[in-house]
Amino acid sequence: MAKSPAPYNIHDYDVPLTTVDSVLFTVHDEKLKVLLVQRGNAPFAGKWGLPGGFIEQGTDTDLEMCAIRKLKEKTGIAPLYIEQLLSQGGASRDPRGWSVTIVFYALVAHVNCEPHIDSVTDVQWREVSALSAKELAFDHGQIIQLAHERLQQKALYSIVPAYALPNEFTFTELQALHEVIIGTTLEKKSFRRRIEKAELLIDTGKSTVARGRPAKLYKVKPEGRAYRFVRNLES
Amino acid sequence: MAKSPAPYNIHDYDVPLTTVDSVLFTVHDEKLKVLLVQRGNAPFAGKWGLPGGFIEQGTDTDLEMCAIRKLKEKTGIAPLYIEQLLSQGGASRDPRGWSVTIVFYALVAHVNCEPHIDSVTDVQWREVSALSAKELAFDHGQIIQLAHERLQQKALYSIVPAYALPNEFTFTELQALHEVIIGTTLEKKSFRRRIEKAELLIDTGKSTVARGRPAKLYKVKPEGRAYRFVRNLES
DNA sequence: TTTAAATAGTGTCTTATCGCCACTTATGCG
DNA sequence: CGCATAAGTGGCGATAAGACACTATTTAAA
Repeated sequence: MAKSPAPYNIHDYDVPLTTVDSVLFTVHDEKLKVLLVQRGNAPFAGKWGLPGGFIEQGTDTDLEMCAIRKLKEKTGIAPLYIEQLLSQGGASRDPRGWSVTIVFYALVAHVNCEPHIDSVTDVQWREVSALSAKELAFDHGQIIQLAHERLQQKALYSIVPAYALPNEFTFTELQALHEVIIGTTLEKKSFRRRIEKAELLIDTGKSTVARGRPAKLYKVKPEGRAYRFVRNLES
Repeated sequence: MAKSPAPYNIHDYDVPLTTVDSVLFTVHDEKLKVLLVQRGNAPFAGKWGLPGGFIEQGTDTDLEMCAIRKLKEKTGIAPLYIEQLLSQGGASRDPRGWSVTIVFYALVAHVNCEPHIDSVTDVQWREVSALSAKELAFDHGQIIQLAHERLQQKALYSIVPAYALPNEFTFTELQALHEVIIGTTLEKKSFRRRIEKAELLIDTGKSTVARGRPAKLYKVKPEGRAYRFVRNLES
């Protein structure tokens, strides 16, 4: 603990190297994908890792702002949903020494950031199920798995995954997304029933135009962000 | 990002002041209590705050180990249950500058650490419902509230609160504990039924001796730590 | 020794919501 | 026009929680 009062000097303390990283999910081609960045510098130069980095003390007012700023730099937009996942810290996860990373996970509609990402070569959407921990920097493989598990839970008791869809979407699209996240199929009726009963969506009045019966287009109500069903789907 | 390769020097980076704190809960006299420590040094000298402090890079192998070490120093024992809550960080939460705290929440049986805590004056169990944010250091009031909300959720879909009881306990004691945490009463039959069906407890064969019908004494199975009911109690 | 009070634990009906799956509805396209 | 396709509904059975009265087992007082 600090024995000396002012002047305070942070370099008197043996603080760890602290960074902020994010697991940004989206869905494309019916596959769950995560945003990875190819590292240009040591450690792990050349390997792929989560978007993130050091806090800019003059710019970032808090941890979430820092995570959003990093994601904006890589995708061109702020994610529609972001939530803290966990922090990982230890003596051996970074060859430079004791390090801590505060990890967020976030959701974004693929169409909203496609152009920005297509224009660079060191940022890529990668399919979650095809990742191997070996090609990733630090413990980012493990972190992505933890984020996926958290998102799977969310898909069973909330409609948070809706924030990985465009602003307007159909029930079927939302259900397909939940199914991609959890890796199994869901009952159409059960899925619709609970969302309708909780009144979490706004009917935009519009419909899709395609082969087959047109589907109504919905938007998420603000309450949808925090709503939690008392009962999980599946079991 | 690091531009220079070796030799790496952490002081080249503008890292925040990073600490680890814990919200340690217990139950005593049918009230939910949290462990607070009176601060001896600036900032917030004299105010009460969460047990925690700086990482000891030579001693602590990871964040959880660090949190457990701090709690051991204050209570004399390692908590029976510990889990990461969240990290708080920002430019203005600590007058010394940009700071981050990684917060854990933990459970302990009151009887197991009573003697150690009674012997010192700067560590106290404080009733959660009687705390005001003003008497607490940093943003610790808000953190305690978040930890309480998380524990309330746990009480509705798990038996994690059991780790705030002595090794052996009765159904009624466990239910009373859940009720104290969530602040309402629960249905006796529903509470017992689900725990029995999931087979989360071990019957020790022993019983209490007191006024009224003796109650069977149980222990938590290891599975109880991670088990999650598909449906929440109440609603 | 009986009886009341206290606490533990059960029986069982009602209610809510999910799984299941067949059915109807609405559109495009050949 | 009718078939293929996809959206959306009806309705039954199963599971688990809520409600609450009931039984069971002990201590302590009368």
